Amino acid sequence: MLSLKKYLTEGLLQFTILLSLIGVRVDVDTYLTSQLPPLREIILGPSSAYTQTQFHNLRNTLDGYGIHPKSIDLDNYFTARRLLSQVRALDRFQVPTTEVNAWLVHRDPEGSVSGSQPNSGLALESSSGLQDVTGPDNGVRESETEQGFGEDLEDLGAVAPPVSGDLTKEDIDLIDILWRQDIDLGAGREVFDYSQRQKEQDVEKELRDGGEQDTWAGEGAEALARNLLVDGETGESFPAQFPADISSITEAVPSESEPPDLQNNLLSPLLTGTESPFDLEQQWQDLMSIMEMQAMEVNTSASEILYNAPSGDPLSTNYSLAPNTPINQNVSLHQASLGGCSQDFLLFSPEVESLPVASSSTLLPLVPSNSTSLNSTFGSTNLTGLFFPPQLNGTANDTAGPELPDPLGGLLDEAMLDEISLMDLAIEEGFNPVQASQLEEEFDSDSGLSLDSSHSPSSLSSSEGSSSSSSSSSSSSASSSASSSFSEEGAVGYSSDSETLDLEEAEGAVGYQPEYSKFCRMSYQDPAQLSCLPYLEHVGHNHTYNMAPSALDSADLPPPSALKKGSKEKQADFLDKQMSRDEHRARAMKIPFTNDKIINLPVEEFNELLSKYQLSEAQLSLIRDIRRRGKNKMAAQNCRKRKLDTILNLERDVEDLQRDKARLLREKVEFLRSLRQMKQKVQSLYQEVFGRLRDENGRPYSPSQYALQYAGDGSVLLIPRTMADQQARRQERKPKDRRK
DNA sequence: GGACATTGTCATTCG
DNA sequence: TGCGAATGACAATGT
Repeated sequence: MLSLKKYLTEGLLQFTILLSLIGVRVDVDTYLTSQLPPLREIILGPSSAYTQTQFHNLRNTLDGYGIHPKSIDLDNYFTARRLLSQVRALDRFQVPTTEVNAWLVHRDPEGSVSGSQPNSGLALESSSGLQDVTGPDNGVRESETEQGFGEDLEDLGAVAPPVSGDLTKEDIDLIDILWRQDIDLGAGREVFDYSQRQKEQDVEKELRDGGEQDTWAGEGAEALARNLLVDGETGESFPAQFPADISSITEAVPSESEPPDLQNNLLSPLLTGTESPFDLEQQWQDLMSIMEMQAMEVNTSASEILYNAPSGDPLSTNYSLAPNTPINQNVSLHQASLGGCSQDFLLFSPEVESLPVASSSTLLPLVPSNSTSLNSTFGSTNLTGLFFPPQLNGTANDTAGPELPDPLGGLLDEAMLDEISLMDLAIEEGFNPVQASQLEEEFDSDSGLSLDSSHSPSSLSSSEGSSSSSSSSSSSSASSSASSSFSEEGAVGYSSDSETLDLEEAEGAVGYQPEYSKFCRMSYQDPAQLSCLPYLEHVGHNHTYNMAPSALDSADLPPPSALKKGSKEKQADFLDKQMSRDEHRARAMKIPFTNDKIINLPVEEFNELLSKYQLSEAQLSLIRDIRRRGKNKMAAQNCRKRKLDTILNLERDVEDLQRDKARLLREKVEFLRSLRQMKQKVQSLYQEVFGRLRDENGRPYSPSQYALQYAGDGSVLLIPRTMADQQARRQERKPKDRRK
């Protein structure tokens, strides 16, 4: 399996490098535009808005434990820094994010610099990318994120490992992890499709002038092809014996089992200058973050995570420590030293993994029977209750212990999970996106009768208002056509007298079309579309009796001269029936102007109009009633439209809120999972750190007499247990006092 | 014929 | 104070 992996990763890297060497830019944009947000995040990293940069972290060195540029004792360095950084990271709540930073390093065999290959290499853009950490004395400039990384490295004078076949193990591991991450995140299958790659490799081989013939591509790929499986979800091909457990991930990181030359190759690119061009810690933490994500992917289900205890191996559990946790320089382990603590401390070595068990005899007293012991040790930040499982307070060395009860289990009861799933179902299945889009379109096409600004009713109201105003201003323009009368005369349609049913007279009478109003209100369709559906014109209600059919049918009406008498009478009867009651009354009272004018004229013009005629009191009263009712009718229509829009908006808001609630619940699950992982991590870290502390005589501290205290300022102190107990009591009192 | 939807109208309030 | 908009309530009408 390892060989397969090696074959594959070497192949990927070499292929990329070869492409870059021949000037073919490996376009990662196809990744980025392939609607694979997680993949995009992998390559680009999350948005810088919420990506913590590590600028302040680049030059951090451990106090009193710096690293010599040429020192190959990286494991000690890593171990010490990892422990401390992780301890400090414990107070940072981190939700696991999909962030993978991968760098491909290559160097021109001749050692030429970037000028020869301006676009060579993978142009990987990373938000947290590889920040230049070398000093100006190295003649190093700030790397630009847009630049190809290989170019950067060359500019940096970074010592890249030999290109072909001699990739550093770190490169291989990075690519391996990245590749696996891509598989998990559903990268395009062509990326992993062996046949696709084989074709590319063939092209590559042709381009290589028949030069060196790598055997990996043939043998290894063939071996791979025999063991390929197809992912059920993504259809991707992946090795059948692909490791699915975390231990496989740990295989990807340096270990002692690797040949020494690989180890050296790992170190060589990192330790060439007086200052490493790559921040070791950042690289390492990136690796850690990658492994976290891998481990997250490995987890099968949330419920399993929430309710099943981890395997117990503190180093193989999914730690969610911030990879960019700033190292506090003023770490002080009072009365303690880390002498030799990391001499033989190799990360991920069996020694470390077995540490909790092997050193259990010395660590057992670390957790006294006193249930408040650990509370006191971390009492200053009140972290114990947060991070330590209850069992830890009462039992000894639960690092490799079996089941840890989840103290937060109450927060994640079955009901909540059921709610999450139900809401997801309701939202993802019950809420048809097509309907949503249609609704959205309706809102967008709405002439506007909603309450909010985006769908303000003012648009339609204003249109109607403007129609009214326009009609008032252009009320004398009696030549407006029936079709345009709607827009010009507004929604109010009180037809004129039946005697004036010709097209010209209809101008004041048409205005309101109940059918259109209905459609407009119900579906907000464009009246032009409605006109395309003539069979719908007379479907629906017509309570108004005020619509002059000429308004609708004027185009279809034959010329008046062509009408026979009988048809005229029929039409008159029909129109008479279509008239509103007010129109009938006005007609009966012989009101000399149209109801439309009565209703829509401004007050001043309306008064002028009244003054022009000698009208009886009954006529004046009727006119005022007509005007009042007409205006109220429009107002009622607007009011109902607004009401309907309000309901629709509320409905949409409810859907949005339900979606947000489901999302928040999912985030809560993630938070709690991260919290649980941190608790487990702090448990193991505490024991690791404490177990490696030595006094002046090189003897370990007694856990019954001393305890580590994690102060609020980030420092870790070794204090006498009595003092820690006192502080823990104070911490316990504070909440009680607050309650009082 | 009853339920329901639509529309018009009245009364009232508010700016 | 008058006007118009807004709105609840009710009635009329159609499906």
